[in-house]
Amino acid sequence: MEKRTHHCGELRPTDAGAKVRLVGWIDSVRDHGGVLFVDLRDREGLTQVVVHPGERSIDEALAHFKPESVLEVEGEVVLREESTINPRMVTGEVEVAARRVELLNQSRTPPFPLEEGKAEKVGEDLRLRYRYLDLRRRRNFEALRLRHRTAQAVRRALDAEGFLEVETPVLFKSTPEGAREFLVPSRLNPGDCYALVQSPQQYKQMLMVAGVERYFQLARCFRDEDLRADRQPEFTQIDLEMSFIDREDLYGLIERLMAAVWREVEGTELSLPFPRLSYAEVMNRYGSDKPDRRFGMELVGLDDLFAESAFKVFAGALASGGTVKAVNAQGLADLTQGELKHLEETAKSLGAKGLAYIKVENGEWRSPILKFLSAGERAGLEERLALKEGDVAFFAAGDWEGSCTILGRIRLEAATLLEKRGQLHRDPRDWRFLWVVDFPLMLFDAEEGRYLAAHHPFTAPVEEDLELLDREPQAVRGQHYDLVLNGVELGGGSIRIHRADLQKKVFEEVLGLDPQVVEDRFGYLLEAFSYGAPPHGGIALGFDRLVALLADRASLRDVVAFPKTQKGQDLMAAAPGSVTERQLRDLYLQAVEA
RNA sequence: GGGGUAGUAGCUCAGUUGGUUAGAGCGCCGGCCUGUCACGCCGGAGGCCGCGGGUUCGAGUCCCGUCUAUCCCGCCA
Repeated sequence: MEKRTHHCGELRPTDAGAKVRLVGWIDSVRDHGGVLFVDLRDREGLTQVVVHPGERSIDEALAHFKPESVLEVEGEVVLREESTINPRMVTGEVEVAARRVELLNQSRTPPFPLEEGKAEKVGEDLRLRYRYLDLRRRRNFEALRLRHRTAQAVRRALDAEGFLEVETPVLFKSTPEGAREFLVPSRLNPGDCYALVQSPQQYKQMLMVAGVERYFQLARCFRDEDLRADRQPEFTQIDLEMSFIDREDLYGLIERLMAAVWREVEGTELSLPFPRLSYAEVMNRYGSDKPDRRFGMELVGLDDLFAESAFKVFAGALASGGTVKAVNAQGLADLTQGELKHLEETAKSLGAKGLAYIKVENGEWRSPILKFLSAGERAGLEERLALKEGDVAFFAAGDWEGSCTILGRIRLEAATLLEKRGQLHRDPRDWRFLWVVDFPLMLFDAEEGRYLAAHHPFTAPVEEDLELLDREPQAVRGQHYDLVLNGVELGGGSIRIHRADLQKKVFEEVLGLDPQVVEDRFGYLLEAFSYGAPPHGGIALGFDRLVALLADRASLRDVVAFPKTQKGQDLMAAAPGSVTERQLRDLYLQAVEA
């Protein structure tokens, strides 16, 4: 094989007459009996190779070459005749007249078509099994390239801000609370296990104690939880930590980082700073802690309107300390029975007893709950929800968080239905960044009967709430922040606790962890804090999610080179797989019945 | 652990009320074709109807179970 002179997306009319050598894959063969065409493809593009009847040895060979075979072509660049120019190809004004071709490797017939438009419809399991073929497709390769460019932009921007890229161990130890972990048995320490890091949280705090001051890493993280379209068992975070900062410093840094990435990768200027909303406000207005603010349809609070209501479902919810809210899906009164049923089931799956609604059709209100509403209540609803012809409003009544969440989901489902009707559009290139702040530090877990850290136990309380820590832990706000973009939680972080006494108090007194467990799991961390830990804080952003948004792809699998299925399998390599008895014995493990 | 959707030719799909020989397009194989770029034309091969059980004279079709993929709930400090 000789070296190529050009790649397949490169030749232009100004190259006419040049002797060139191309290498690539056969994208398609069009054999006309006399003249024969081959589209040769490499990662940069497509070039048409033409073989004229005079070159009999070549066309006889080529006619039998199969698509996806690897080919080397030598020939001359010629201008195409006016009528044969292909305006849809960037190389469409020229072609390479072959003088010599060499088959570098014959391909079997691919198990699925690789052409755009056909490949998308092929079952994903088949495409994952032959991932190396699916990645040959332009669209998928470009996702990998976009990921690379994003990573480079992140590195450049953070380097310019004075950050050091430091690699931290993947083999860590098991930590109480948090995600389920992948365990790795230790051969040298019989019976003991490593755990793969859920995130480098503790290591990066140690780097702050070590005086690194500004650390970042494109960190691989592992969580043995059930998968979703936006969750892979191994994933990548833009993980960073800074010393001597407050929340404002962090917000500014991340805003500059996002602006740099968008400038380089998207070619757009983001408007800074990003808006900030409290957790309470986004829940009240959008029913989600990661709201999509590309459209309105905000939730409306109705507590005062129904406090004295004769409608027991609403009045009862309020009497027991809950809330009544509604959302007006403007223009959706024409929803079908099936769509309505689907919405009801969505609400029920989130804990609702049902889904009350009011439709406005032909100037009339239609609703199963109409008969329970007083004239005053109807007037109040009409005004607050701005109900007009063609609208449908949905209601939720019950505990505050649950009701907000239910309507938040209804809001998103309604948006999808309106989008189908062409009445609403969520532009994937309409970038609505948002900081969500003022999260509660603790949440009470009714099942376990104790408080759990809302984010993680290293989050520092807001200074002025410190005194509430003993009396009213649920009222303490954490110095935690989430970065949200178009309904996707890009990541979160916090200012950390850096004093050993406060950290110990949170572990033992507030979270109620056993002192021995605290010593075993976090002893080294508390010890480190006693040697002059600087005030510090940081954030971790989901790199895969970031790339998926930039690439406008629905699933993380589309922006990961070799993704895992919902059962955590790599269908191409067939991982995980069984191991031998001998391997288990070396690790002091024994298989038990499943 | 739970709910939804899908599984018929290599791929994408159709398959009526349960009815005897399961179809189409693309791909594949063979032939023809000197300007195509989704080339075209002619011919051909190709099926464990996901798997297991049941109902029935008869099952791709109905019932039960199961497997796989996917979306969601739980879970994801």
